[in-house]
Amino acid sequence: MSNINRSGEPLYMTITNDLKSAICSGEMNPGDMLQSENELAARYGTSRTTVRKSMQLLEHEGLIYSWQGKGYFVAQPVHDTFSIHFSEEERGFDVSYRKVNVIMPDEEIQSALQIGPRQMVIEILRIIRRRDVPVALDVKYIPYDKGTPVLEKELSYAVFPEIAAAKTAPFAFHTEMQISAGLPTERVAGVLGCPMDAPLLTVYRILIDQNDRRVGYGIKYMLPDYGPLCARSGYEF
Amino acid sequence: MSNINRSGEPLYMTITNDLKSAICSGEMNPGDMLQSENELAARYGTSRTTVRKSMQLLEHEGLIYSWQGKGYFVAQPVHDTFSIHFSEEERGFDVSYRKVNVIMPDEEIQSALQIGPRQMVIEILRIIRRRDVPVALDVKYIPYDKGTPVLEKELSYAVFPEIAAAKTAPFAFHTEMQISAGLPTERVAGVLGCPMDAPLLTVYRILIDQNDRRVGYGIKYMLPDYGPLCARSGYEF
DNA sequence: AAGTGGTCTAGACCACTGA
DNA sequence: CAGTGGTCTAGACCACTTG
Repeated sequence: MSNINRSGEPLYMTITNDLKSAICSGEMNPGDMLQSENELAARYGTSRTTVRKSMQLLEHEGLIYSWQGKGYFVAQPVHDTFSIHFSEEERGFDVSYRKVNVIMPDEEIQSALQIGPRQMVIEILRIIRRRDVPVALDVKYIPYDKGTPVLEKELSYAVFPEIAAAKTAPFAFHTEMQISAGLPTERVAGVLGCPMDAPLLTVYRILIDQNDRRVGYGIKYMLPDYGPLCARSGYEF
Repeated sequence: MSNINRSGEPLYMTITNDLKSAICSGEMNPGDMLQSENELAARYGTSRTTVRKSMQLLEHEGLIYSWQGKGYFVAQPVHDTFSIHFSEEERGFDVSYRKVNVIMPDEEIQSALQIGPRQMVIEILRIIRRRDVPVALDVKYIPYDKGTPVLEKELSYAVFPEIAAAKTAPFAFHTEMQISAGLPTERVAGVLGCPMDAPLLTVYRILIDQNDRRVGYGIKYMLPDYGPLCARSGYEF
């Protein structure tokens, strides 16, 4: 017996899509109970295992949930969780490194990186331009360990995930982000060449490793010309 | 034979966690090939099916990927996709409805909802306060169909997902969001009682149904006192 | 007790890869 | 060709829910 049916997809995919259609079309609504695994297996002339594969997929997508001893139910949709892409790549922009300094951290940086005032920090400034006009400023701070020299690698990898990768396992990190609106400091206004009352979209990021150590802190100041951040929620069809 | 081992978890979970540890600890790195399903089945004294269940989990989490005919490989971590919660609930704030109007849409609203100038629109204003001080303003626009009367339901459900739910299937929608920084209009400054040069974090949202129809448009203006938006990326442990 | 989902087995055949 | 992952079967026993 072939595993691929006439529609060119495996049977478990057919079952998945049939159920997905029923849910997305409104034929079934949140809280409704689905057919049992045995009923579906009989309906599609297949084994329980194959039906379960479909159910696992739907459950992982958040369309249904299971309740042992009772059955599967249509889930409540989540419409308040958004995905946002915040790439370092800056496609369509020109990026230049302004400076790389070793500095004493101010209080904001000490607090973000959870370090003392005497722990030195590497500061990396990037200016993002469109048609030679600065539209954003990106500043990153990395604790500077005296023992380990500042590697070229680290500076060329002035992108947090890759700095991280150079030091330890790349899956052992997560990033926390805060987005707010603010006014530029004098220094930022100077670099960006904008007035002091220009509203800036500002993104703060802290890179945290598996042991809850702060290994990087970044701030990105964006002028309106940089464009908005885009996000979306919901389900794919 | 019991399905739960001494550690109180099913075998497939043990396998999953063992592999996850190897990846997150840096013992294995992106691009490395994992043991084959048959090798793992032998190593854990179990069947290929159980091993596959573990692999599916890890693949779904984005830690590994499979290549038919070759094997499983540790994936490149994604550190530029963030999850952001943007709830309507406004926990910790006081919310009051200021007005509900039926209006003629201006050009911005026409463009967002993809409607003509003569299609009427319902406008709903919410003011969000902390300790009696306005910290955010939320405006929503919904196309007003002459045929269907404005239901009380719709006004009390002045939350997009639920308006949607009242009309059709709740899984048939997605939301697109833009986040930017800007200055208030006179009207917004008036309602929020803020100066004209206060930087506002502004979130625009469009609710889109399965047929690509725009069914709602919302704008939320947030003063610095409202607090930042928070997001995170990375893997759970 | 009957029905549900959760875990697991020991096979089968297929499509794909690389030597 | 042998080895890999992809699909699928026809069972088994378990834990849980409901009547």
